[in-house]
Amino acid sequence: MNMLSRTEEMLLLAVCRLQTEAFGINIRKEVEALTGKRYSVGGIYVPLDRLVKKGFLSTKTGRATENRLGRPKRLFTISSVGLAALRESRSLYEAMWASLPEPVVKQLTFSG
Amino acid sequence: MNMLSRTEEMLLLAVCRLQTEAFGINIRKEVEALTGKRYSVGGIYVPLDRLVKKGFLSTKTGRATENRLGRPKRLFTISSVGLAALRESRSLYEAMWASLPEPVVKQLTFSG
DNA sequence: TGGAAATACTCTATAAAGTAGAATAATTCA
DNA sequence: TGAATTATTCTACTTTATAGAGTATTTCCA
Repeated sequence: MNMLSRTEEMLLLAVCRLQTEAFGINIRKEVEALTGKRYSVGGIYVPLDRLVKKGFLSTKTGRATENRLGRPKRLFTISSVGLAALRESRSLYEAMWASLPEPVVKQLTFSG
Repeated sequence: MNMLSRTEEMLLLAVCRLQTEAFGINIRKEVEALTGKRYSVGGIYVPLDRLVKKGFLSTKTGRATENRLGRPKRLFTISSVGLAALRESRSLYEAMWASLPEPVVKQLTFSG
């Protein structure tokens, strides 16, 4: 068993969502916009690098037609292994939440 | 922002699910059955105690009408704060997975 | 009554992951 | 060349994850 942590899942999804614009600073911004979770400027690269090391993401320096100031972006893309992990994570999540006892469902559905 | 980790969410849900039978050994078994995740015998208490400390769970020694061998159980119940955290966690999760770009949805829905 | 059997928890050491922020690098343009 | 811009690297510290040995509480029966 090797389930994704929430951080990992969140970052993989952010990379998916950003498509060709998935690089550190953007990912950080996306995560904050979507979930409210903040990373320090450099902090986002620690889990991203870990995902690369585990084979869930690949990365390469973006260059080419970019004509702008500043350091090149390091772009991330999700691998097929990463996609598979996301699928499994999702189904595990469904399992966790499925078939809860009725009184609990009530308490979780309405606020009280 | 202070979102639940996956471990925390998983354990809170296990406690909900087990209702009056939520004690360490059972929780450990439930988590394994449901998600495949294994804890060592004592390992389950580390995150459980943390959840108590954070106010998501409360705990008390079970006794009373139990007529059986062995040490008393330490029963866990979820607090209203814990329930609120679960609700928020769930809605954050939905947000994370919502409105992904169409090509990504395809890749995540079917296996390939 | 004491010890074996059953049941369940506590404690602790180590590895891994999360987090912040200062420092640095790469690029363009005047 | 150096200022402005954009983005990443580095690293130290805190928190969480994880395993496993050891211990505690209870009942039952010789």
